[in-house]
Amino acid sequence: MNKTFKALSDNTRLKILELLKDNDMTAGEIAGHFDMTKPSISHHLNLLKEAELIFSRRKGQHIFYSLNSTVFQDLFKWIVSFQKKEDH
Amino acid sequence: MNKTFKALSDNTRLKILELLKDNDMTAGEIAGHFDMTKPSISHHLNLLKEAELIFSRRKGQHIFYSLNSTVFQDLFKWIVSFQKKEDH
DNA sequence: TAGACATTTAGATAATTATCTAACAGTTTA
DNA sequence: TAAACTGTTAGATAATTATCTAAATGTCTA
Repeated sequence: MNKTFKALSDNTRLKILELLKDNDMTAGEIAGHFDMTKPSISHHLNLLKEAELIFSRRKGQHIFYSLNSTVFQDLFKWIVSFQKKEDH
Repeated sequence: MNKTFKALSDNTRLKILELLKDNDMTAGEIAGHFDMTKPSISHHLNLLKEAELIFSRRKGQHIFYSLNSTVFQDLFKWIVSFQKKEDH
């Protein structure tokens, strides 16, 4: 869980996730949305990938990135466990 | 949202939240669960408080900390927005 | 009101992380 | 197969963050 939150604890990475919500995108397209060098974006993509929040597939010269919903479900469960419990 | 994730991106702070899930606790009781000085724990409590994940109330010499469920609900909404959408 | 106790604040240091430039690696096409 | 394009890896630097010790603040009780 900690690795997930670490990956989410950066504005650039949150914005990348928002972008991928709409469409899968190539590394270059993603980088185009930021005022930052490609290597920096590549680093952020790698962290998101290690946290299993996204995955990548190569298509020719391009590498496409997509959301990986699996970990979002774990995150979901984690949060539910903090919801107020009713008295019984 | 970023502030929330930053607050959650540390193992000590995650463990503090887990502790508070069961019972409200004083700063000292919380510190007793960690191999770390009280000022360090105090710092973590402050970050959690600024992120509105917990709140505190003084009772005599003691300060009790509790979970603040409000932000957990925002977090919940954020995650739901990443759930896979069905085709339509 | 002095002393003891619980906790926080301040300031310094060490560890981690984000970012950059330069160089490398895979893929396509002329 | 060389050149062009897309993207990553490596290594350095700067910024952020976690942690510590020392000192301060707030509250209770003798």
